Amino acid sequence: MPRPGRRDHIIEVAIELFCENGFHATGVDTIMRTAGVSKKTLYNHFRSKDELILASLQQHDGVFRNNFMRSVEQLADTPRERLLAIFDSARTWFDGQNFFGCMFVNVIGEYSDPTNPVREVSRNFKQMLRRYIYELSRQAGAENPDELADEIAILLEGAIVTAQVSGTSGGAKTAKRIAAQLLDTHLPK
Amino acid sequence: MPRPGRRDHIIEVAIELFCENGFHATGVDTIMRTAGVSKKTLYNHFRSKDELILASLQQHDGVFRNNFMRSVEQLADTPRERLLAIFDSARTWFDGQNFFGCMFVNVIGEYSDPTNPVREVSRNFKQMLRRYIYELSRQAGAENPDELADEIAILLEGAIVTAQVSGTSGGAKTAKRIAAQLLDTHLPK
DNA sequence: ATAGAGATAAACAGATCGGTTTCCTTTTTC
DNA sequence: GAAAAAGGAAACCGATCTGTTTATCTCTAT
Repeated sequence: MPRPGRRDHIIEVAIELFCENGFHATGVDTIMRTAGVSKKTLYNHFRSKDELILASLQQHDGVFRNNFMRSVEQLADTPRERLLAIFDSARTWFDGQNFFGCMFVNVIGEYSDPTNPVREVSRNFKQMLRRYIYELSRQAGAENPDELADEIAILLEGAIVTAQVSGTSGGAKTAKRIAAQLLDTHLPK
Repeated sequence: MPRPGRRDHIIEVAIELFCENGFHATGVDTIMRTAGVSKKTLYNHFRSKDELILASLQQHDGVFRNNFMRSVEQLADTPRERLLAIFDSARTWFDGQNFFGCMFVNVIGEYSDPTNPVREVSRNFKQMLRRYIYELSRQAGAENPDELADEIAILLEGAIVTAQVSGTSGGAKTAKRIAAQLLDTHLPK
């Protein structure tokens, strides 16, 4: 049995490197050296680099999900306010040290084959986010929560990629301003 | 002197390969083989792969700019209608055969170093797009064209990345719906 | 204490990477 | 038509890639 914690540590290191430098550009040697682990150990935990990529994406899915939702829920109490707090959470994410855009968007840019499993993982992640927004919309009393969820989700995506390209987090405020307007039309007064 | 047209052809091929398979994953050998050109010729036109990447981005900037703006201007006549037509043009782009997201976003996902010249090229491209939207907003009589331009730009970014991840173009309609609402508030009745 | 699993460092394999060079042919130019 | 430039095919370079193997060491469980 492998020693506990090692696998998670490798994944943790891999996520950072993949986010910062990309997937093809990050070699197995770099990951193993950064993690302070031998190559045999790495390949004892993961059959291939592709499997490590997949495991990293799935781990990041869970971690990001928890952090983001907890952040939103700490910033606001009502569903309506939380829909807006999404963009405040995003803003602090953008301003953080290790912001390199959305890992799931970045990975898709490197693997365009529709049958590549990373694409399904990325789709699932975005669907999860959208479902979260949908639940908030429903709880907030939106007349058409599906429409509102699609709209907020697009705003969030736009803010993320704008922050990634521009290197500033100003887009979060713009997106929040639009979102506030959308809430006024979708939510009962 | 190099034979005319060769350089452009290499760039054309490189753009397609970079968009479809990414930048690190696309080797010089693949580009040269696909372009039907010898390696010597390729390196006669470009000092390095990095220079070819840069030239490809700059070429794509020009081509995309022309195609996109022409498409928008053919779809609508008034500035206000053109602001909405942006999302119709985007939609046909998404539905096209060779849609792999925005090349300038994809390249940034692979090169995070802020001093890398590809980042400046990408920033410039996005600023150009935003300026175009700003001009339309101003011509349409927006009270605050800067705000409106920022908003439309974020909607466009969100639609692009949503289409890339989901593999569908439905986000374009959602973004257009939001844009229409924004125009109602920013533009005089 | 000892057997066995897990870990390490390192060499190794075969392929591919970006880039250069060589030799020869084709094209342009005067 | 001849000199000069450009292109093509392929060998070649050193480095790096993913992945395997070997030999040695260090835990841990009985």
